[in-house]
Amino acid sequence: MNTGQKRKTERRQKEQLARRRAILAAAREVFFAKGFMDATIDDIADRCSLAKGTIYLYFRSKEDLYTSIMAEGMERLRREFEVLKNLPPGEPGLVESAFRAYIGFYRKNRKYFRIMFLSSQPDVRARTPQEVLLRCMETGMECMGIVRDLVQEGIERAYYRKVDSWAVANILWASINGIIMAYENDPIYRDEFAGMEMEKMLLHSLDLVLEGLKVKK
Amino acid sequence: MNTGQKRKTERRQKEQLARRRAILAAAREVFFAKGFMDATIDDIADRCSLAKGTIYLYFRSKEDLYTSIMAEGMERLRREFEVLKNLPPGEPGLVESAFRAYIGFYRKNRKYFRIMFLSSQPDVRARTPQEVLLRCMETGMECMGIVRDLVQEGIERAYYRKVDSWAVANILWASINGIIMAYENDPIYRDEFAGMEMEKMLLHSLDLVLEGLKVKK
DNA sequence: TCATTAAAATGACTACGAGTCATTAAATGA
DNA sequence: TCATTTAATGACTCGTAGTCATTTTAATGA
Repeated sequence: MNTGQKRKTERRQKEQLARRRAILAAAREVFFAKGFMDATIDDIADRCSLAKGTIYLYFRSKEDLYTSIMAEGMERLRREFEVLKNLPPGEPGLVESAFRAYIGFYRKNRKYFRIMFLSSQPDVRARTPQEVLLRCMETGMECMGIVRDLVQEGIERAYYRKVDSWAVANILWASINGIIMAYENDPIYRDEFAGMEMEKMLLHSLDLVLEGLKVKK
Repeated sequence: MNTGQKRKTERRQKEQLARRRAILAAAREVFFAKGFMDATIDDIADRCSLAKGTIYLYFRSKEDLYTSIMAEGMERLRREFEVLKNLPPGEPGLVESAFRAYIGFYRKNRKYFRIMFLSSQPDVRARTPQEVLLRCMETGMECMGIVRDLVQEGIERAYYRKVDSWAVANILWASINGIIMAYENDPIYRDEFAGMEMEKMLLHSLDLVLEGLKVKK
């Protein structure tokens, strides 16, 4: 009768998972409030009422924690992108929908973006366990796949030119990130520098890409 | 006769400037080799045979040093962009020239890009003197101005649609950075992920933008 | 109920690096 | 030569990431 034993083990695992989540929640709050460099492990430990050593039973390094928050962000994005899979058939603005979904995600999850940009820096990656990085990459790839499918559909319906849909998905992704990064860098002076606010710039960019995709009349 | 005095003072200033440059050279080597987080001020001090304290007579923080290297990179970029001001009149591929100039700059100055991306992170910026950040921004603005002028010229010659040339310059810049950032993040797996190497992706992006800019036939 | 053992949590401790500042050395000038 | 200003030094402080011997808690079973 190891059923009893097994059940105990399961409970343990659940407790561990709950602990892990509590730590992540604390880390999220601290990193959101202070950024990576100014946050300390003690801050995070205090926030979830654990000792510093305990944190290291659940995560390998400060970077592991940080990148795990990024992974969380990617997961949220994927969930947000799920709706794109079930667009009403015949829907015309395929790429536009994806673009706007990403903007919408940004609006609701601003704080994750700083983390995404910093945690993809080689310095941070070098101290992050492979598995976490892999998880992020895979989630990102799924999101990108959804966008690629939309582009492909647009091509098949002859809305768009015959372009490399995977490349276009990557370019869309990179362009938006590039713009967001530029604005996030210096939110105070950037409007003045660029002469318009971010959303408007993003929509300009959308317009440019759509024009580039459209079949010529 | 304070001519003597003055000359002495001038010599002093020159020596200080030389010292400053020596420190910057050492910092560049160390940061290029180790990245921001793994580099230490002692590394840099050793490299230019000075004591740690001396570094702090010339720079306010590790971040000041780091961002000063970024400023150096921006300066190089601007010099690279100067040629764009004197394109042969009647030259058709205006935006293409700018795009390729930026790619060329990237090829020759890969190492500066990591620094640019990290030193524009809020964490780093917060510890960098305003003046250095301002210098970077101004240099960037000059570069962007050159691109805007090219776009504007293209519009006036009716190569391109009537778009907001400043916005397009910003979008071009952001898109290329976004792509480079994506690849720099994980140069090993990225080719596999994206299915093509960076240069090809950049050229795809150029194609897309040019199509988006062209006047419809 | 209590002893035994295994697992989890703890926080004092180590190692290390950024930044400081009292001290020393060099340059200048009378 | 000596006085004074300026530059350079490196031992020091302080803060934090990560460790590990010790303690606490929980599970097991007699």
